[in-house]
Amino acid sequence: MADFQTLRGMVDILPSETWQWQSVETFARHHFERAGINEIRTPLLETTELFNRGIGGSTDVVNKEMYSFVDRGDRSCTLRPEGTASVVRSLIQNGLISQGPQRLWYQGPMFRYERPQAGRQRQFHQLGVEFFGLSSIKSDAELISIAWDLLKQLGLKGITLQVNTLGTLEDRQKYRSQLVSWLEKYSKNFDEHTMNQLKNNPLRILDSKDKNIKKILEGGPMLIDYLCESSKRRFINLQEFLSELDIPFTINPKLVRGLDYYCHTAFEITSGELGSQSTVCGGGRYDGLVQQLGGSATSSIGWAIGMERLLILLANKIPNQNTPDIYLVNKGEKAELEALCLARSLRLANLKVELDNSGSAFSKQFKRASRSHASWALVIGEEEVNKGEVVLKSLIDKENFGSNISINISNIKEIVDIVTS
RNA sequence: GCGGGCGUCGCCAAGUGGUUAAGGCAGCGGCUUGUGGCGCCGCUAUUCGGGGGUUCGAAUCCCCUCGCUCGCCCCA
Repeated sequence: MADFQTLRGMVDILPSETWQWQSVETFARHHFERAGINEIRTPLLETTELFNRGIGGSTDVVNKEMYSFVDRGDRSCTLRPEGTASVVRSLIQNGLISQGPQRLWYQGPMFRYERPQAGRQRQFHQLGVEFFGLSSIKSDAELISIAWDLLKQLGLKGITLQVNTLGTLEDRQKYRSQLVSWLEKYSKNFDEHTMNQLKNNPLRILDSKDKNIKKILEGGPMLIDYLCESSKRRFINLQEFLSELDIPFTINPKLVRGLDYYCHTAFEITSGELGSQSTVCGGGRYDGLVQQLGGSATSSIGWAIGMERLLILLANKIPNQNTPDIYLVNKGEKAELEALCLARSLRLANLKVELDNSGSAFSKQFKRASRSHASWALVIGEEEVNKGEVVLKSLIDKENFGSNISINISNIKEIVDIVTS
């Protein structure tokens, strides 16, 4: 048993998995570049009040999931539980809001003090996109298409886009009172949790997994019937645009966001392969947030992808390209020194070279060369040093184990030519 | 925060109260003082997540604790 281990819910990303992360990150970066979306990096630590106000005091995230502490200057600090609040804070602080529309992406660790389970950790990673200053519903469609195409092009199968509208704040207030009076008729059978939701955040009850509540809701009022004309129009347009983009979607009238500043578009991309945490990407419009955090009223939409969930879905679908071109087999005092220099020269010539520093028997080194999945073994021992050459041997050509190519030791170019041809 | 399952070597895993804790994979060494994916031989857990207790005796029983996992809540 090791003396130390990671804190609960904190996970090491090991060398055998980092290449998958890098592969997704690189792909995403290019994807965003093509869409004119620029990266923003904000601190992991912010004042607690930012999240209290930005996420909302009635949410679980704020009430029981934040990693908060008081620093040496008596400030209450919190490790960010999500990315949006920090991005908005930065936009306001740096005066970017007044510089016209902003298309931004971010990536990095988030922290929530929750009980870990499949697809959920206390430190997890999100990849997110936010658009500011774009009020047209076309932007909602564009934003969704960027998420959808990213996931599809990464090779995800079996994902579903669900969309809904929350209308305006006024739409929702009208609906909310109707929903509450409908639910109150049945509330004598509600448990404590549902009662609290009814009081604080009744729309959340819509996506309850409880069978009885689902049944009660079947006959209940629907938000879509309480939308004003322009809200309805927006939602219909969104559907038209998505169809025009050939992005399949289903309407899920029970898809809600619990926070007050959300409005109009809400969407999720889900997969059946994630256990009970089925959402791999979630987002929507939150036109009220910038103002709520002290900026001027600004249209805002965004989404976030859970990297761990994405990687679960991607498992084994990304080929590992991090195999060496050359495995450098070497033995003998002079030869080992030559090998060290040779490895460096070949690396400077852009080849991936794995240098065997074990000094063990050639048979052992060849065994390792084989397992490294290198295409070539480059051999240098006493004989070669004396002749001033090295021996290049294909590890892929299994039939001709013995076929060796001798090359002058200083002829790096010939080695590179053979290996890259 | 609530409920279920689990925790023996880097990984998989046998063992369910009694002398030295199987086996497989990986690793290392050798057969082969210099040529790979096979084979054979050898080495690799004073110790069973941690602590305490019961017992003549515990990996095996009890308590506590840490962690993992599945579900609820919630969310990416």
